[in-house]
Amino acid sequence: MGRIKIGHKSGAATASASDANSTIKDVARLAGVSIKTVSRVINNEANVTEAMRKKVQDAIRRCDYVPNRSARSLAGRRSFLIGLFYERQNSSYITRIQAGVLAYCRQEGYELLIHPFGRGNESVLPEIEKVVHRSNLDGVILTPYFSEWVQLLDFLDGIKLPYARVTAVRDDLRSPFVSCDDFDAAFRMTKYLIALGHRRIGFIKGHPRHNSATERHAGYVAAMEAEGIAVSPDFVTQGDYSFVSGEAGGRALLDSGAGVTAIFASNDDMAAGALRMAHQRKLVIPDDISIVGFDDADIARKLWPALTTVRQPVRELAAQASALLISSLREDGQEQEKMQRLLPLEIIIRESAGRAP
Amino acid sequence: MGRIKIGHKSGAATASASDANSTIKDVARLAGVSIKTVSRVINNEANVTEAMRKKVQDAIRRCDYVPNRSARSLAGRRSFLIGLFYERQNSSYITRIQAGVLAYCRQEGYELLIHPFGRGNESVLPEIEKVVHRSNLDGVILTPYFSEWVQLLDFLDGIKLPYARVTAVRDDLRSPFVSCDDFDAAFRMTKYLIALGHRRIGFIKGHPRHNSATERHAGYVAAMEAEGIAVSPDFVTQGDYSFVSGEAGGRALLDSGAGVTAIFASNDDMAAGALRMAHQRKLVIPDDISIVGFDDADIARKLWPALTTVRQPVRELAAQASALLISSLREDGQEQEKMQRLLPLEIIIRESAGRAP
DNA sequence: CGTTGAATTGACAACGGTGTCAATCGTGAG
DNA sequence: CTCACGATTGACACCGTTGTCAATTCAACG
Repeated sequence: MGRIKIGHKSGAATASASDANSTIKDVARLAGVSIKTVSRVINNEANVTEAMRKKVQDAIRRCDYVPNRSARSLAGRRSFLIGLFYERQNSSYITRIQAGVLAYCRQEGYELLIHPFGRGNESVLPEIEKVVHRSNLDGVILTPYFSEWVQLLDFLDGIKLPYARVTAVRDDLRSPFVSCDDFDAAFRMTKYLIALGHRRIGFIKGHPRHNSATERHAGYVAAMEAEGIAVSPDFVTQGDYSFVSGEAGGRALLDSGAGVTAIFASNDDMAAGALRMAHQRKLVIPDDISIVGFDDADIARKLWPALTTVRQPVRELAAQASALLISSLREDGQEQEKMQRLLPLEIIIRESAGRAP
Repeated sequence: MGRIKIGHKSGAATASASDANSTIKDVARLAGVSIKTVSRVINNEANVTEAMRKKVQDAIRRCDYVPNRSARSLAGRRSFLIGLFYERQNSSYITRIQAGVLAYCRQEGYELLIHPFGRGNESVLPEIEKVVHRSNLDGVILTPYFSEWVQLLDFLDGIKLPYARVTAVRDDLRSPFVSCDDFDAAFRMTKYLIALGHRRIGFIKGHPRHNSATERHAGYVAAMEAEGIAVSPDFVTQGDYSFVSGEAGGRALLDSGAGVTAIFASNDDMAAGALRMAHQRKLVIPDDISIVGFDDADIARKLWPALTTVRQPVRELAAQASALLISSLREDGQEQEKMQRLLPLEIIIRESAGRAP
C-alpha cells in the first residue's frame, strides 16, 4: 500500500529510468552526479552551477521523481506538515479557510492537517498540546477564536512553533497575521442603514471572546454617534455568532418595544436567526424591518430575502496567512518582510435592507 | 521547528527519562529491552509475553513516547496517511464528513489529508493521479460523486490503493462502502406528502451523475405509483443539487401550470432555492405550497419555514467508512468481514410541509 | 606557473523506526 | 537429565533523505 505505479508515456523510445517511485539515487545515477547534489537542487540551495542544476532538474523530470516526504522529514528538521486549528463551527467559513490554505500550501510542497476542536471549552488547550506533540508540525494556522487566545499564542511561542493568524485584531505585532478592518466595515454598514432612513437600529453582538465581535460593535456605535444617534441599551443584545443566539437576539429586539426598524447582526448566521424571528412575527422584510449580517457566508444568498451583508475574503485571508507562515518558515529567523496584511471588506447589497418604514 | 518540548509533571521524584520527544531507544533503555521489542509492542505484534508487553507499555507511558511517523513510514511500508477525496461543494456535508473521518482516523493513529477537487470537470482524473502519486497514501475515502465514478474506482483498483466509499449505491460489491437507502427514504417522504393530501407533487432531481439522484427519484416515482398517482412529466424537473438549480426547478414547477401543491427537492440546497422562488411569488409556505428537501443540511433549520427533510447520518457514514478502510488496511488481504454497512435515514418533520390546500 | 581561497561536489554518517534472521529461552518428550 | 522445537528476544542492515565535512575544481593573483 502506498507504493504506487502510475502509467506514463515517455516520448523518446530510449530506455529510460522513468517508471515510478524513483528515488534520489535513480535521479543521481541518471544525471551522473551524487545524491547530495540532487538534494541541493531539490532544496534550491546555493552553490550549484546553473549547468548542474539544469542537468539534475532534467533527470528529475525524466524520472518523474517526487522526493519522499518521510525520508526528508526524518533526515531534515522539517516535516512539511502544517496544521490548521479551528473551532468546530460555521462550515461555510471553515470550508473557505481550508480552500485558501490548501491552495497555497500544496503548491509550496506542504501538506495540511486539519484540527477542529470542540467549541469554547477551555479544556482544549491540553488537547492542542497533545496534538502538537504528536503531529510534529512545522507550523500552524490559527483562525478565531484561537488566533486571539493569548494562552494559546503563549504556548506556541513557548515551544517556538511558528504560526500565522487570521484575526480581526490590528494592534498585536507578536506574530504574522492577516486581518480585515471589521470596525470600518461595521461603521460603513451602519452608515448605510442610517442613509436608508433608519435611526432605531438594533445590534446583535458576536461572541465576546472574538475580537471581531468587539470591532464590529464598536464600528456600529461609532457610526451611530457620528450621526448623533444615541445608542439605547435596548438596541443591543448579546449573541455568540450562533444561529440560535441570533434567534434569541432577534426575538429580544423585536419584542423589546424599542421599535427598531433595522437589525444589524454581527454575522450571517445570527442574521438568519433574526430573520426567522421576523418571519415568525409575520413581518415583511425589508418593508417592515431591515436585517443585515456580516461575513457573506453561503447562507446569505440562500435566505429569503437574500442578506445584505459584508463580504469577508475568507479564502484569500487564509491563503495570505499560509503565505506568511511558509515564508516565515523559510526565512527561519532572517530579516523578515512585513508580516501583517490587511484585506478589504466589501458591503454586498442584496434584498434584506430597505428604506425605513 | 517541529521539535517540541512539552512541559510535563512527573509524579515520582526519581530521575526519569521522561521529557519530550523520546525515541524508541529511550523507551528500550528505560524498559531494559531491545528496540525491536518496543517496536513489537507498538505494533501489537504477536509473540510478546504479557509481562514484557506491560513493562514496555509502562516505559512508553513514562517517556511520554510517541512513535515518529516519518521513521515508521520510511522503514515500514505504511504511511499512516489517508486521503479524503471530494467535490468542492456543499460545505455542510463536507464538514460533517471530515468530522466523522477525523474522529475515527486519529484515534487509530492515522492522519487525514483532505483533497477537494474542482467540481464536475472530467479533467480531475489526472489531477487525482498526481495527488496519489505524490502523497503516498495508505488508502482513501471517497464521497459522491467520486465514490460512484467507475473510472476512478478502476484507477484505484489498478494501483491497488485501498479505498472505502460513502455512496448511495447498493449493488456494487467491488470494495467496501457505507450506504443509506435513499430510495426508501424518498419513498417514505413522498408517502408522507401524499398522506398530507398532496397529489400533484413536483420533484426536482439531483445531479444525474450521482446515484443518490437516481435512487431518490425512483423512490418518489414508486410512492406515487403505489398510490395510483400518475407522475406527469410536468411534475419533475432536472436539477444538479445546487441552490441555483433549485431556484430554476422551483420556478419551472411553480410557473408550469401543473399546479403542484408540494415540491420534493432532492436535497436541501435545492429546496432552499425552490423555497426562495415560492417566497418571491408571495406564496405562503406551507399553506399555499409544501416544500421538502433531503439531507438535513445545516441550512434546513435556518430557513423560514424550517425544512421538513430526510436526515442523513453523514458523520456516522464517514466514521464507518473510515472503520472499513482501516480494517481493510489491517487485514491486508485476510478473510475480511462484511465490508458493507447500511445506515438508517430518518424523516425530520419541521415546518415546510403541511396539508394540501 | 605555482599558490590561495572561494565555490562546487561528493562520501558517509545520521535520522528513528521496521524487516530479517540468528540467538536464546522454556517446555515436553525420550 | 538431555534433546528438539516452538516461542520469544535481540543484532543489524536498511528505508530515502539531509547534515557535515573533506575533496576537488576553478579563477584570480603574485
